[in-house]
Amino acid sequence: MKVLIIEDDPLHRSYLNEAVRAALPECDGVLEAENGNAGERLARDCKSAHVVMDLQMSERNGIEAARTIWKERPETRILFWSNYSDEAYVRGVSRIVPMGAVYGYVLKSASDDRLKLALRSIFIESQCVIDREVRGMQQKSLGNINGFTEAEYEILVDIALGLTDRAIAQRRNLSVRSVQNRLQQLYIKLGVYQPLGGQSDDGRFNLRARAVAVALLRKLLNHSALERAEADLSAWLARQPHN
Amino acid sequence: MKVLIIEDDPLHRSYLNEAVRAALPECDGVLEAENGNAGERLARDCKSAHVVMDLQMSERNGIEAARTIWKERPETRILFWSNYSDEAYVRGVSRIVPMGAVYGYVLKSASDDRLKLALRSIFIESQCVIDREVRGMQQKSLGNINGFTEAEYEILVDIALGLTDRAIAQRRNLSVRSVQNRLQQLYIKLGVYQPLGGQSDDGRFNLRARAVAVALLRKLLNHSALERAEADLSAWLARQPHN
DNA sequence: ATTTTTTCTGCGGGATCCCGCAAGGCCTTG
DNA sequence: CAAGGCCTTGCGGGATCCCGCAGAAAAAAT
Repeated sequence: MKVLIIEDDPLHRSYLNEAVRAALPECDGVLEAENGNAGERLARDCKSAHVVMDLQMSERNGIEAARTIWKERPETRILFWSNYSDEAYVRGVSRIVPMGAVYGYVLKSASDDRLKLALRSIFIESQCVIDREVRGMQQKSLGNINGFTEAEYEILVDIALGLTDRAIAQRRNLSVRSVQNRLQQLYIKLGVYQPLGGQSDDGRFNLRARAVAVALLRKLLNHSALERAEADLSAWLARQPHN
Repeated sequence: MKVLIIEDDPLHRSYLNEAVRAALPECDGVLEAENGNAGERLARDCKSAHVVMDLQMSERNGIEAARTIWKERPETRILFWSNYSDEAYVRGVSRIVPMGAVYGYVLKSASDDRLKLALRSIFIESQCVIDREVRGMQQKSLGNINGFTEAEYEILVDIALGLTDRAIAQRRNLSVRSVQNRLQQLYIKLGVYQPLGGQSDDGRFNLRARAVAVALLRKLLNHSALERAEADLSAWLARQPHN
């Protein structure tokens, strides 16, 4: 059994290395990669390795890397070890985990023991381990109590990328009016909506831009989510007849 | 001489502690704080301490903390030790450093020796030390070759917060038209402008939203910059006659 | 199968945005 | 002082956005 560590911070990398060796004495090899690209390559070479990785790395972000790793070998077990439990990350991860895959998500702020326990649970016992806090986010986002549906999230991303209503309609196969409906919906859920008569904030805000702002502030969106979305977008644009 | 370390990651904190002790044997006390708030408090208590801190902490971000520390004691020497050289951070820092203050900015990716050297330079030799890469950003942003003027940056922040033209005009004491001029300027610099006849991207983008998107992607803006801006904004809103 | 609920769609209009055009400052340069 | 820049401002108009209204279509519930 081998373990592949993908983490760009050298300190954290060596800490992880140590933790893995301590928690998994039956492990007979620890590989290290300092960014997503290198990680993918190593994962390709060394089939059958388990993976523990950071989200948010400079070269190629963790979610991208995980996606390609899982695409090539869906039964790979991955433990995500991240600083943040931003909704953007949690949603990003749960969006790409293959059916029935074993994975984990623990925060860097967790204790030593917790990390080691997670390592054993996932790699030995085949059991998913998700930190309480992260779990919380998942509930909130999937069960839609105060959370966002897929449709709403999608349109949020679209306006965050700067698309017009028309472009969104085209991309999502909707009428322009439907797009606007979803936007209204989104504005309401984000608490940005201006109830007609209510002149509390006399048109100070551009709803579209404001929605993006609060989404960012609430960490519903973050840089890496935007990067992924931008990549998808330009792929779609390329595929589009040049109008 | 005492040194105050403000850093939320325990690993990095202890690494820093060690580095400080090694680089500054004449130092007779190292304090630690794990977020901005605690850091400010300690700095208040222990006058005359030098500070080395991370930007980007959960509780209260580094720039905020540095600002209040410097406000209370402008001659404090601060070494910023950060993962990123985002323009948003660099600009944020250089915006708050007091006249003639001694400070430094080194990346976490720098070598051991570089860090120790920086510690000695700043705290002993009273000399500013700024990493090459960070320097690069400074040049690019201050000298306006491919960089943004204060006015442009300001308006970028304003639209990122979701303000309308009118609100911006009000806030910055300009006419609406001037605001729009600056916006045009911004769109051009961000490479988002649509040259009239050019129907390459047939109105796919909402310029205002798109500008924010590319600013984020280019790390001209980031979460903490937005947070600061949002705080300023709501302060301003409170101060505003309720129209 | 029928009712209920949700979503999609077109229409219309007011507000906002985007921006060319042109006139008036200020500030530098010759 | 005049000439040329740069920034500001008003005007005007076309494009876009925001959204109430109401009927059609689809999905969910009964």
